[in-house]
Amino acid sequence: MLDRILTQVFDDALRGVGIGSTQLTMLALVASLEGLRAVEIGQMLEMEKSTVSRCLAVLRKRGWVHTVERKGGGGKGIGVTDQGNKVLKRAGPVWRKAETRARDVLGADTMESLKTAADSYLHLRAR
Amino acid sequence: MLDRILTQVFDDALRGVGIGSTQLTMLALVASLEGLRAVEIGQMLEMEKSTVSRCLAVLRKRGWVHTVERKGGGGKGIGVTDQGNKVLKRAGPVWRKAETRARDVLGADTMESLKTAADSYLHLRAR
DNA sequence: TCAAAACATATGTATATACAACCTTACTAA
DNA sequence: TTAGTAAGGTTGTATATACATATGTTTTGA
Repeated sequence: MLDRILTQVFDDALRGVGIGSTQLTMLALVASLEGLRAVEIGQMLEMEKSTVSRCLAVLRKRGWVHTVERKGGGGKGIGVTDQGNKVLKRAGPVWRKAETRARDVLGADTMESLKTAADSYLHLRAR
Repeated sequence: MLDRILTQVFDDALRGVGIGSTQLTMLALVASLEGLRAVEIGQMLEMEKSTVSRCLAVLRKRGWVHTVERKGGGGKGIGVTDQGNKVLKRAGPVWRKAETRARDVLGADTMESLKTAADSYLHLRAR
C-alpha cells in the first residue's frame, strides 16, 4: 500500500517529463555505470532478469538507451543515449520536488521511517 | 525495491497455498467486512478502482468471492465464499511464518522501520 | 415521471512484475 | 575436439497497476 502511494506521487510528478519512476531509476543507474549488463542491473535493483529485459526494451523503444561496447573488451553492455541524458536532466528537479510532495502526502514520520528502512537495507546488503 | 523484496518473500511463502499477497490482502479485507463494495475496497487499500475491478475478477474466477446482498437493503456487495474461507484458514499460519522470513531477509532494523512507517501512515490517515 | 447528473463498475491500452521455458553463446571437462 | 553445462538474454503466460474511456445504475431536480 505504501508502495502504491509513493509510486503514485513520483509517477504523477514525472508525468510532464514523460517517464515513470521505474524507468527513471534504471536510466539513472545505467548513466552512473555506463556499460552495465542486464543481469547486473537486476542484481543491483533486485529485479528478476525477465523484468529487466522488458523494462530495457521500453527504454530502447524510447531511444533512451542502446547497446555499447564495454571498456576493456568485456563484450556488450547498456549505455545511455543523448536523448536519455536530456530526459535525466529534465527529470532531476522534478524528482526532488516530488520528494517534498511525498512528505506532504505520507507524513513526515512515515517518510523518515521509510528512508531509515531503505538505508538499513542498503547497509545490510553492503556488508 | 523494498516492495519487490517483501512481496517476493510473501508470495514465495504463499505459493503452496495457491494465492498471492495482493489477493490475500483483499480476501481478508472482504472477510472482515462482508458486503463491501468495490469502491470501498479501493479507498481502504488505496487502490485505483480499475485495479480493484480486475483483482476482484481474479478472486471471482477462483471462486473465492461472490456477489452478496448487503444487510440493510443497501444493494449488492462482495462476500467471501466457503472456498474463500478455506483458503484464508490455510493462509494464516503461512503468512505469520513469512513475517519471520522477511525479518531474516531484510534485517530486523529494516523491518522495524517499515512497520513504523505503516503504523505512522495508518494513524495519520485515521485522523 | 423522466432527463441530467452523479456514482459504480468494466474495458482498452501500456507498463511492471515474476515464473517457466526456451535460445544462444561461452566455458569446461573428458 | 566435442558433449555437456553454465550464463545471459528473450518470450509465453498470468497478475498488479494506473489512466482514459465506456457502460451501467442510482439519485435528483424540475
